[in-house]
Amino acid sequence: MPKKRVLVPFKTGSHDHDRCIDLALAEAELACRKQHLRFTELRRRVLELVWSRHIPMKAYDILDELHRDGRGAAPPTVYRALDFLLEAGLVHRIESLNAYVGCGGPGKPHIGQFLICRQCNAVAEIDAPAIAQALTQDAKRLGFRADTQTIEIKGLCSECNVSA
Amino acid sequence: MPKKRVLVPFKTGSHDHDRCIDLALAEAELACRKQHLRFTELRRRVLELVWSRHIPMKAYDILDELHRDGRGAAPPTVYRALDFLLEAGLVHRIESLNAYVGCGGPGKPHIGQFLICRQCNAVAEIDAPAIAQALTQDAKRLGFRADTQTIEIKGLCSECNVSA
DNA sequence: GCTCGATACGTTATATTATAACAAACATGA
DNA sequence: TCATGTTTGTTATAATATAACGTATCGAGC
Repeated sequence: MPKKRVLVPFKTGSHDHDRCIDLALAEAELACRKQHLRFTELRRRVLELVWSRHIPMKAYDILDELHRDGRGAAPPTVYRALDFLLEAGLVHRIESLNAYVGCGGPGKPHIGQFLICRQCNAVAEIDAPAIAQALTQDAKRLGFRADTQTIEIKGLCSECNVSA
Repeated sequence: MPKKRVLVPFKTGSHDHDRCIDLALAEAELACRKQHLRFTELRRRVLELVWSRHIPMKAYDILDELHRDGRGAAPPTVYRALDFLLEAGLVHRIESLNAYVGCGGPGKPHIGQFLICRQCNAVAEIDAPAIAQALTQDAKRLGFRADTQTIEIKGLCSECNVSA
């Protein structure tokens, strides 16, 4: 069984975030090439914005940023780009926040499991396949064939825990 | 360790649903009395509407039903009633659908875990404490103190599985 | 290089979901 | 019964998301 791992750790403190972004964009570039998907300038920019912090970005925040870029954009522009990125496995949607975060393990298919700090909004993505499998198994026992899981945990991250 | 159980089974076929509703309302009455909460006529009616089917109800659907009742109601009326019912542990919110379902085990505190059929929209609530604990534990290992979990699984229920 | 078909993007309008702010009605205990 | 807090009504608006259709662009095949 694959080991449990952290795909995106909490990064509330200082770190070389430019590197995070560059890495994510490079991986996305590669993943799209492999799947023959068009990683257009707009999609690239939206992904960059989603990765701009380690907190979930909302569609209309992204829209504002695009306007700041000087680009004329309306909601569908953003939602279409986000839909593409979701389909391509490059971002995840946080249902309980109506917001989006960069995917920490594009390429490797996985079920996103998220820890969300209700103080600083930071999000960590973990991958605990055992839990996902246990849920699928429980469902199966009831005759339910599971295909997607939404797992979102709210609480306090280690930094906010200390200061609380 | 408490056993895994089904709090609300799929009920897409015929069953005595009036009884489901009556039971839920009676339990709610009791739970509110115990906690010294006011189970007003409006709140009772909204809970009844949430339980009107075994599929998630949307806030604006409830609003429409209230209008059909002849009651003048605006969105805040519904959202306030739903907030009360959520607080009181009488309904759960399904984040991935922006909708509400009746809670199958009011009184006993538990973390709602939901199986949602993407064909017939039926929802089952299960209670798998082992999984909830495993998630809390995993989070703890990262210094994260979990306080709420959102677990929603989409797929096909047994009935829709057969006919698919 | 050119044309064609498919894909992506722009634009306008509108649907859906949710809350702010304040006033009126009502319940409850002193 | 009065004072007080809670609940509900009401109006307005914020926040989130999609429909529908036109234009531009890409890329495959000629």
